[in-house]
Order: sequence, then C-alpha cells, then structure tokens
Amino acid sequence: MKSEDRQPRRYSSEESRRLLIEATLDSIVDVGFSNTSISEIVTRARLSRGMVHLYFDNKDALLVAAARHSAEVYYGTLSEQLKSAGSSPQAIVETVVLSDLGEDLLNERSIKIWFAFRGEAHANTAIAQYSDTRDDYLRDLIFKAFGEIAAAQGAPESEKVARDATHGTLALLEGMWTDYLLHSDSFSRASAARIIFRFLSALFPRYFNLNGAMSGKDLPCTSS
Amino acid sequence: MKSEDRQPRRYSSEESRRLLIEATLDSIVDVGFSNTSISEIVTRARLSRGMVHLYFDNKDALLVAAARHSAEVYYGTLSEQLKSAGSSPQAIVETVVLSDLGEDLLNERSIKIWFAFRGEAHANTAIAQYSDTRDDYLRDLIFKAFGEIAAAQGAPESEKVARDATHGTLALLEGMWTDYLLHSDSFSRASAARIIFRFLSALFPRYFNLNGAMSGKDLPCTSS
Amino acid sequence: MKSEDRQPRRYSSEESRRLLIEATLDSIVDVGFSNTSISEIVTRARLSRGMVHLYFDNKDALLVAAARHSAEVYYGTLSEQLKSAGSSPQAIVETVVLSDLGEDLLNERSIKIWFAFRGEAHANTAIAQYSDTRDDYLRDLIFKAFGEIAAAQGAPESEKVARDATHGTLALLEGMWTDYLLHSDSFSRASAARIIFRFLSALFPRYFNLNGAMSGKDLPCTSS
Amino acid sequence: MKSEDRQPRRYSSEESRRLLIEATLDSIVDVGFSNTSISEIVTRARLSRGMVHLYFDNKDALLVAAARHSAEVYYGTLSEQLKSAGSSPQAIVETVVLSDLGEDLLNERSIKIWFAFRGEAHANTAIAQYSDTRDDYLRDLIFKAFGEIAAAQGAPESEKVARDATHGTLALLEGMWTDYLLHSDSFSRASAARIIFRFLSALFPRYFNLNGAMSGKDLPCTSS
DNA sequence: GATGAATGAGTTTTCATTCAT
DNA sequence: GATGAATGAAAACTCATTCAT
Repeated sequence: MKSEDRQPRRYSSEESRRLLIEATLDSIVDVGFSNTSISEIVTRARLSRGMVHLYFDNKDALLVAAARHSAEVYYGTLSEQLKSAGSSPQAIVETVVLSDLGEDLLNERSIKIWFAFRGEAHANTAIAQYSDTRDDYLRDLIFKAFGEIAAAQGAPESEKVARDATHGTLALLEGMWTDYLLHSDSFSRASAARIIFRFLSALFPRYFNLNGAMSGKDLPCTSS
Repeated sequence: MKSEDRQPRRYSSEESRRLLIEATLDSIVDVGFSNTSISEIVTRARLSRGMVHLYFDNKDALLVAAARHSAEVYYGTLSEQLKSAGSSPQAIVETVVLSDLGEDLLNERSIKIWFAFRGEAHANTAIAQYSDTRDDYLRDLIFKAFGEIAAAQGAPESEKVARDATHGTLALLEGMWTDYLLHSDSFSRASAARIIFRFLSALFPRYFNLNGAMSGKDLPCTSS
Repeated sequence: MKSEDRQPRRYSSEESRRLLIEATLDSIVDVGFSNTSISEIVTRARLSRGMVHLYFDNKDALLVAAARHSAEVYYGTLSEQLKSAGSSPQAIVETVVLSDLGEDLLNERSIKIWFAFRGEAHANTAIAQYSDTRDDYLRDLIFKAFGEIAAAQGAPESEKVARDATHGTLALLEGMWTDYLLHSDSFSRASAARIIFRFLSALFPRYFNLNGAMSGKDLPCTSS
Repeated sequence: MKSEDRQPRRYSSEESRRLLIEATLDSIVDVGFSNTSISEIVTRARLSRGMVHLYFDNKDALLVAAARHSAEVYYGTLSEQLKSAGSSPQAIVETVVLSDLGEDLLNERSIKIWFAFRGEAHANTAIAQYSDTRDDYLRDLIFKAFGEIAAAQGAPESEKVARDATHGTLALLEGMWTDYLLHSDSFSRASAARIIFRFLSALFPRYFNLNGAMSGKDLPCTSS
C-alpha cells in the first residue's frame, strides 16, 4: 500500500467495525469464503492489520459479525418494506414475497454472501445462528397471515393448509434464491413471483391470483 | 522412511482415488470446506500424504473431483430410480420428486456437501460446473413431462403452464433441501412431498393429488 | 506462539533484508546453491521463517536480491579503488587488474558465490541479469583506456588492438577467477597479475611491464 | 505418459545408463541444475523411475556420473583432435587452443553444463573432481610444449616463461568460455583465438603469430 | 488507541527413495 | 531385471495472531 493511498481520516470505532464487516462481505463476494483472509479484508477496508483484533477478537468473530450483519440487513429491509404494506393478510404475504424477490434483498452480492455462509454454517455454529434468513419470526408472520386467510376461506383442515402454504411459500422463495445463484443470467423476478402466486392462488383462489394478492383485498374474505 | 510401515499396494489406483474423494467429502461434512486440509483428508483416508498429489495434481483438483463425484452420484441414483418408474409423464414427475426427497439423495451428509460446494462455487469455476444438482437434463426431463400433461389437459397457454410447473417444482425441491439443511430435525419428507403435490395438483388437478400422481394415471388424460 | 521468544524489533527492515541476503550468500558458500533452503537461510540469519516472505515475496526474489547485492558490492568496491587510482589510462587498467585480483574482490566466499549464480543464471533470467561481473560499464572503461594507449603508441590498427586488449584482459581476469575457484590453494595473485601484465606489456611495451603500469606513466606516450 | 509413447525397446544396462546421463545433462541445460529432478530426468530418458536407483545408487551418483561423462567427452574429443595435430610443440598448443574454442567443445550445451557443475562443485566434492576441464594432464601437456619452445628460443628464465605461458593460455581459454557463457550472441571464435595467439606471439614471436602457430613450424626453433 | 513488523504453526507441494509386483 | 505406485521428510509458502512502538 502506497502511503499516498493511506486513509488519513480516522474512524470512530463503530465506523471501523462497519468498514471491516463490509470489507469482509466484499471479499466473500469477490474471492470466496475460503480465500477471505485478514490481509484481504484489511486491504479492502484500507485499515490496519491490527484493527481486526482490536475490534473483533479474532477472524472468526469478524466472520460471525458479518453474518449477523447480513441477517440484520435482511430483516431490516424486509421490516421496512412491510411497514408500507397493507395490513390485510394477503397484503403481508404479497409484500414478503415481492420483497424477498426484489432487488434490495435478492442480488448477486447478497446471494453469494448467503450461500457462502450457509456453506460454512454447519462447521461453525456461531455462523449457523445467522444463516437462516427466513427464520422463526418470518415464518410466524406469514403462518399467521395464511391462518387468517384459510380460516376466512372456510376450508376444511384450515390449519394444515396454512402450514403447507407457509412451508411451500418459504420453500419456493428459497428455491428461487438458489435459482438466482445458479442461473443469475436467465433469472426473472416476475416469473419467480408469478410461480409463487400460482401456488398461492391455487390454495387460496379468492385471495391471490397470478399477479399477487387480489385487489379489493379485504373484501373477499367476508363475502360468501 | 520406515519400511515396516510401508503399505504394500493395498488398493488399486481407482480405489485410492475413491478413498480420497470419500475422505474429502467426509471432511467437508465433519469440519467444513474451509477446514478441509490435505492432512485432514489423508488422515481420514488412512493414506499417505503424497497420494493426493499422485492421483490428483493438487488439492483443488481433488476438490473438483469430489464435486464431480457428488454430481455423478446424484444423477446415478436418480437415473436408477427413474428406471423403475412408470412411463407416464405424471409418474416420471412423481419419481423425480420422491427420489429427490428420498433418503438416498436427501440426507445430512449429501446436503452438507451440496451446500458446501455451492458456497464455494462462485470462487471456483471448476466446482461451479458441478454445483447445480438439477441441471439442464433434469429440467428438460420434467419440462417435457409437464408439457405433455398440460397439452393433454387442454389448458390455455399450456407451454407457459408447463414452464411454470417445471420452474416451481425445481424451486420447491431446492427449497426443501434448504429447509432440510437448516432444520433437519423438524424436517418431514412426507410433508415436503405433500406440499409439492399440492402445488402440482392445483396446476394439474386430473393428474396429481396430495399424495402424488393419480392412480390410473394414463387414463385421465384422454377421458373427458 | 511463545511470547517470551518474541523478538522485539531488533533490526530495521533494511537490516533484516541485509541479514537475509548475507545469510543466503553464506548458505550458498557453505552448502551450495541447490542446498540453500529457506530453513537454512533463516537459521543462519537467526530470523523467523516468515521474514523471508515479509521482506521478499518468495525465495526466488531473495536469491535475485542476493545476486544483485553481490553485483553491487563488486562494483562498489571496484569504484572505490578506482577513485584512488591515477588518472592515466594505464593506471586505470592497472587498478582494475589489481583490484579484480585483490583480496577484496577475489576471495573464497565471493568466488563461490559468483560461480554459483552463474551456474544457475541460464535457468533464471532475473539472476542472469546480475551474473556478469565485468559488464558493459567496466568493458567500456578499459576499452577507452586501451584506446588512448593504442592511439598514443601509434600502432597500426590501434582500435583493433584496443579491442583485443580489452577482450584479452577481461578474459584473463575471468580465467584467473576460475583458476582461483578450482585451485585456490595453489593460486598466486602475484603470478596472476604478472601474466596479465606480460600480455599487456607485449601489446603496449611502453606502458606496461611485468609489474604493471610503467612508472612515469604519462611520459612515454609523448616521447618518441 | 501415454502408453503409445512408451518405449517398447529394452536397452542394455550400458545403454540405459547412457540414456539417463544424457537426459540428466539435457535437463541441466534446459531447466538448470537445481530444477533437475529425477522425474525430469526419467521423463526425458523415457525410462522408468526406478531405473535411476537401479543403475546409479541415487540421484547424486547419477549427477556425478554425468559430470564424469562430460569430462570424459571433453578429454576424448581433445585427444582425438590432438592425434591429427602436428607433433611440434607449437602445433600441439595450437591444436589445444583451437579445439578448446571449436564447435565440438565450446557450444551452448556444453558450456551450460560445465558452469552448472562448477557452480555446484564446491558443495559436492565428487562433482568437484570432474569440474576442472583443463586439469593436470592438459596443463602438463602444454607446459611441456611451452618448455620446449622457451628453451629453443633461448630466453632467459625459460622455465618461468613457460609457466606463465601455460597459466596464461589456460586462463585465456577459461575466460573465453566464460565470455561465451555470458555473451554467446556476440562471441567470435576467431576473435578469441586471435587474442590468445596475440598473447603467445608476444611471448614466442618466432613460433606464433596472430593466426596461430607459425608455418614451417619445426624450423625456427633450431635456426638462430 | 492504532499500527504493522514479526512470528511460527500449519498449509500445500515436491521429490528422492523404497519395494511389491 | 524393470517398473511405477507408494511414501513421508522436507521444501516453499500462507496467514491468524501478537505486541513493541
């Protein structure tokens, strides 16, 4: 590193932590998890070598922090987008699906990061903790939504249907992410969404169609 | 070199290659991709350190061979199970789904291996080549099956439906694998299959129900 | 890592580089080029193993740096000794010859090093660059000196004579070095010098005799 | 190595030894001494790996045998060319000089080999034994020749002159070889020879001129 | 607090040598 | 005799971590 390239600015400890985490994620994206060394990270962060051990005890803790950060970004983004969603159950489901397939959450960088962490998760329990994007909170959220829809629709075994709808929707979202990872060039968000809504419209025809949640969303559930 | 320790050609070269590949996969399963060192591998294989460079040029080539082997096992197993499947399109689809969710293909070991390779794939193009389980061949196979079913069912836009069915089925399978990776304790094969067939029965109600392909499979497609 | 063994920055980076280079040269002298390993080097330098890769990227770069250093020492020493030489052409030639055969430049250590590098030069172009002791600069220096002498002496074909004198002198010096390498016990600097001056006095009898440059050096060239 | 490339012919043990030695020398020429491994050698020789240890105890013995072979080739060639030389002392000297500078002895391959062995010689006494091309036999031969010439010429201190002539001639030849090693593109055999004869003609003007030994060689030594 | 020189354990790789076949 | 698979010591190199500055 040439001295003219050095960062004269000092950062607050919070900024430095953030820079290191971002550099770690960048490195994972660019050279892969197993090639992500501390040298690689500090070079990208333009910070000194000792920083990593100053702010994180060791490399592993930095990796865990990076995984945690990724999870937080995922949830933060999703929460943000849910705020502006309608309050009907089908609107919530629609928002989850479309957010999960949207540019903000599903893009080359994030997808590489998620799969990198998942690939290492089983060898690192601390990372494992943060490697499940669609964890219990999200599962509960849409399970409740589907529960309401199923109950309103008056289907027999409504609980079972809601459970399958939840499981299936999450599985489809996961599957679409994998599809993006492996075939990012041919991937289509619209097509992915349509397929998920096809699944949902089959289960709940009054609430979803191929384009998402039905318009006049709140009405059908009460009409006969 | 201690002569008393010398191994007098215990294995054929093919066996040795196989042992090394299996040891590599075992190591990935047990300690993770990034902790899989040559020392780890040869200790597990109970072979000498030089073996790796004798049969594979270097570590990377061994990893690629292991990825390739995993892909071959996947396809070999699937092909085997397809042989004993019925010839109707819905039987083919059913077999693919049930095989893909069956003990042989979906188990803790294989799933860890697949996700480990996928996590590294983008940093290693040679591995990337083998990291897509459900590649074009499988996709074509079920696309053709769904095409026949959609045509027979006489639905409008049958090609589009077939495409969505293919995409959705593969995405669901991927999603179920991810589910198994992240929640292997609560995972249920039956439940996973039921959800997929729920999706398929919604698209093709005459050909699938929640239990799989309809019995009297070949008939419905021509009867009114 | 044992903290009690840690070396608290004993040397500046320049000193460490120098130590490694010297240890490399020592190793080449003692055990030969092909037995000079990094272990051998760092043991001799009493520095840590990682040092080599810290200051030099790799072993080869260290070897090249050592070759370069040797060349610099050669030229530095020669330049130094030329400073205190007379300014007449024959004084310059005399100084070059006597320096080149003197203890400073021609000794067991330096001669082993030179021949080791030359032996490897053709397989390593970076080393080749530094394996010619008597390169263009030195050649030009004495060629100019001989040119002046030949012109002053008024010999026919004075340029050709100067060229042969240059070539012959350098060849004799090279030959004497080889002689020293192969028969260091029986080698005599005086005898080597006398032979070279015998050659020069035959070509330029007014300027050299068996003992070197003629005294009253500047006079004869103008007297008849 | 593909089986179709294998040598089906078997060689006598003498042939195999020779093949290995030649392959060793080829390797030294092509990749240098320190990169000459047994693998490199047996690949070039198209012989099996075990051959080296069958015919030579170990790699070092093969290297020594190769050095020895090179020395034998040198002496064999020189002896051969001396046979067709005149019997006068100056004819002997001339033949030695011209042979030593001739294509047969002085060429890129042989020169690289000689310098490679010399570079390693001081670390390997067995090789050292064969690394002096112009050893005692040759030295004695030309010393005797110069002795006769000096005596015939009736110079004072004829023994000393003969010794210097011997030493100087050998040094010049060595120097010319080095010159060839380092500047093979600009090297001229004619120029090298001329310079040596310039040296000799200065010492023994009645016996040598710039072109070599004087014609009517045997006469001058007796005439006043 | 911040830095980056220094460390050496551990990694991948090379390779002379052995020896069952 | 010949072969080349097998071995493991030792090579070069990487890198997380330490700590004097």
